[in-house]
Amino acid sequence: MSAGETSLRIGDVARLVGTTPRTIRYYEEIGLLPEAPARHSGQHRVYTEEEVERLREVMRLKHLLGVTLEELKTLLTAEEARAAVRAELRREDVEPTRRRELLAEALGHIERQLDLVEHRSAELTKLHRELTETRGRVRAKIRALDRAGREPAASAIIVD
Amino acid sequence: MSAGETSLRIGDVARLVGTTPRTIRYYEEIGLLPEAPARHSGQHRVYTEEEVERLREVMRLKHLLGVTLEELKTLLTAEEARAAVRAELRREDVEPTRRRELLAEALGHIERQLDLVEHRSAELTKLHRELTETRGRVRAKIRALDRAGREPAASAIIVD
DNA sequence: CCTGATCTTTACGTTCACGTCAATTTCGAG
DNA sequence: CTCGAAATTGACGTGAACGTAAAGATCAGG
Repeated sequence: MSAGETSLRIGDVARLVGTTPRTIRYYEEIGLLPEAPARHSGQHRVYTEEEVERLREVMRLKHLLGVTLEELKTLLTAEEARAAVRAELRREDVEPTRRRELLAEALGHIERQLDLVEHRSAELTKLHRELTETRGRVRAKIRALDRAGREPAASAIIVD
Repeated sequence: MSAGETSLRIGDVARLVGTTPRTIRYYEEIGLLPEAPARHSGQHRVYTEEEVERLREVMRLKHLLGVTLEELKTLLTAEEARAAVRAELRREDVEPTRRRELLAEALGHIERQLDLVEHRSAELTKLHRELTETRGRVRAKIRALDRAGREPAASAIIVD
C-alpha cells in the first residue's frame, strides 16, 4: 500500500517496547489497550506506529508512577479521551461549541495526570533533600576527622 | 521503668503507620525488618518509637520508589548499616581510622540511595515537563477558540 | 483469678501481573 | 503449494505481597 504504514505484528511491537507478546495481549485483555487492533487480513493483530507509542507511554507511566494497572487504566482514560478528541477535532466540521467542550475535557484529563505527577514529584524531592542533608552531615564528620588527624586535639564528635 | 520508653505492641504500630499486623510480621519474616524485636516479658512483640520510624521509612520508600521488597531490602542494607555505624560510633573509644571507615561506608550507602532517587526524580520531571507543554498547547487552542467566537473569521485550527 | 481484647504461629487462600505450555492457525518466503 | 516461523485462544502455573481463618497463648483491667 502507501509508504507510511509500517505493518507491525505483536512480536515486533514487543521487541520495540521491550516487553513480551503475552503482556501486550494481557493489557488488551484487561482493557488497558484498545480492543483488538484491526486484524487487517486474517487473525493476527496488526499495530501501527501510533499504537506502539501508546504502549510505550503506558509502560512508562506504570514504571514512573508505580500504580496498578487498574489505576493506570483510569489514568489512561485521559489518553484515550484525548485520542478521541484528537480524532474528532481532526474533522474540521465540528461546531466550535462542541470543539470547546472536547478541549476542556482534554484539559481536565491532563490536569489530573499533572496532579498525580506533581504530588509524586514533591514527595520524591523531599526525600532527596533529606538524603542530601544527611550526606552533608556525614561528609562534615569525615572532614572533621581528617582535620583532627593533622592537628592533635581532643575532639568530641557527636554522632547523628 | 524510665519515662521515654513507650511500649508499643504490633497492633499499635500498625495503626501508627497505617498498615496491618500481618504486614509487619511479613516484613519481619522476609528479613525486611529486624528479627523479632525483643519480646520483653512474654511472647508478644514489643516495639520502640525508633522502630516505628524505621517502618515508616520502609513504607515510604516502597511507595515512592515502587520497588519490590527484595530490592528494598538491598536498599535498606544501607539504613541497617548506617544504624550499625551510628551504634558503633556512639562508643567514643573507636579509633579514628575505624571511625573514618565507618563514615565512608555510610556515605556510600547514602549515595546509592541518592542515585536511585535522582534517577527517578529526573524521569518524573521529564514527564511533568511534557505534560505541562501539552497543557499549554491545549489551553492555547481554547483561547484561540474563545477569540474566534467574538470575531467572525475563518480560522483553521490545526490540532496537535 | 477471670475475662475479653490482643497477640502467637501455622497454614491455606487471594489478587495482580504476567509466564508457560499446548493444540491450532496464519503468514510469508520459496 | 509447502513449510517453518510466528500468532491465536485457552488453560493452568507462578512469585510477590499480603489476607484470612483457626486454635491456642498472653496481657491489662476489674
